[in-house]
Amino acid sequence: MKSAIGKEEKTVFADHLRKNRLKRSEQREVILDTFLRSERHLSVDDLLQLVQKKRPDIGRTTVYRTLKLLVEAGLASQLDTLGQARFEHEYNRQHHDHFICNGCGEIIEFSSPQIEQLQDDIAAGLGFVIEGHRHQIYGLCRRCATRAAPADAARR
Amino acid sequence: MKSAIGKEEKTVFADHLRKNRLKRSEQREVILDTFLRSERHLSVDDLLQLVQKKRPDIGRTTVYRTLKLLVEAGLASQLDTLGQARFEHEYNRQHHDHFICNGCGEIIEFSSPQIEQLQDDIAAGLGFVIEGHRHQIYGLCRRCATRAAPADAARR
DNA sequence: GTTCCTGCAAATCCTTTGCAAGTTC
DNA sequence: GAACTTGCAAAGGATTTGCAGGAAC
Repeated sequence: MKSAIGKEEKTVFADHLRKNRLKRSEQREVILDTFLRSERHLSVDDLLQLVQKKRPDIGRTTVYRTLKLLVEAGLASQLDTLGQARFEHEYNRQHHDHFICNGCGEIIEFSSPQIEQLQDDIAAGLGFVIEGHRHQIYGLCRRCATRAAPADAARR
Repeated sequence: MKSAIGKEEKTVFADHLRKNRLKRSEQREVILDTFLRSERHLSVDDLLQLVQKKRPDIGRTTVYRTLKLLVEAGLASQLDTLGQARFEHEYNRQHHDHFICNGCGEIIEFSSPQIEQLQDDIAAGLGFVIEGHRHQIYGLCRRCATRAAPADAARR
């Protein structure tokens, strides 16, 4: 069970290292494994904490550097929310955007081909060549919205 | 001419100060005037530089603090791009989002009621109460795209 | 053995805050 | 004169970098 997680991703990572003449290390393996097992959207500190449960001697710097490698390898993608970066799984995932709850911090994914299409159309009209985008919708998730006073939810 | 710019906005600002028992100051007036005269989307440093052309003794801290006031007064809105904040006119402007050129840094506004509608629909389906959003599309503006090698523009 | 990694501490960048001196009401 | 502002310097938080020692190839 333990080592069966993310077999394919681990191969991708090994390939990435080989291609760039980089070296494997105990630390990188622990970090990748932890990343793959986790729920999504971890901050660097979230990941650091999880990693340190297994290997308390792994430092924050190494987590930063390894995450950069994961992004380069196409295994992770970086999500710039307010304040700090978060990372989610990228391998074999389709594009999506995010709702972010101001109450509890929960991040909900969504995707809308129609919105993407509209974006593309507008870009085409401007002669703008899209390289990427960031579409984040902030507010209150269902739970936090119902918890808040109804009056609060109504004003905006 | 000089003092005729942004008369209405200046009234709004004065009202905001009064309402909150704050005081007017030479600095605040210069900063507001400079902000109103400028093209949009200035970073704090952009604005600081412009301000210091008139009053070299005005400090960065005051620009930060005054911008915060302008946002509270509904005169400016903050745009969090990668790295640093930018500010644009907000008074009497309708909602819009941004294309941001990775080549020259130009920021192009766009708005799409259809995209907004789709967002609202998706949010409603999730029971998510929208408080705000950030929708930024990165890439190359027409000029930068044509300047870049055609091969570059074609891939991706 | 050479090249790459690691972790610490220090540096960086943007932004905020504490405080003493100066302004506004 | 009480309350608010200002600018400096220092603090803050997130991220990056220099470097000496350690590991991988």
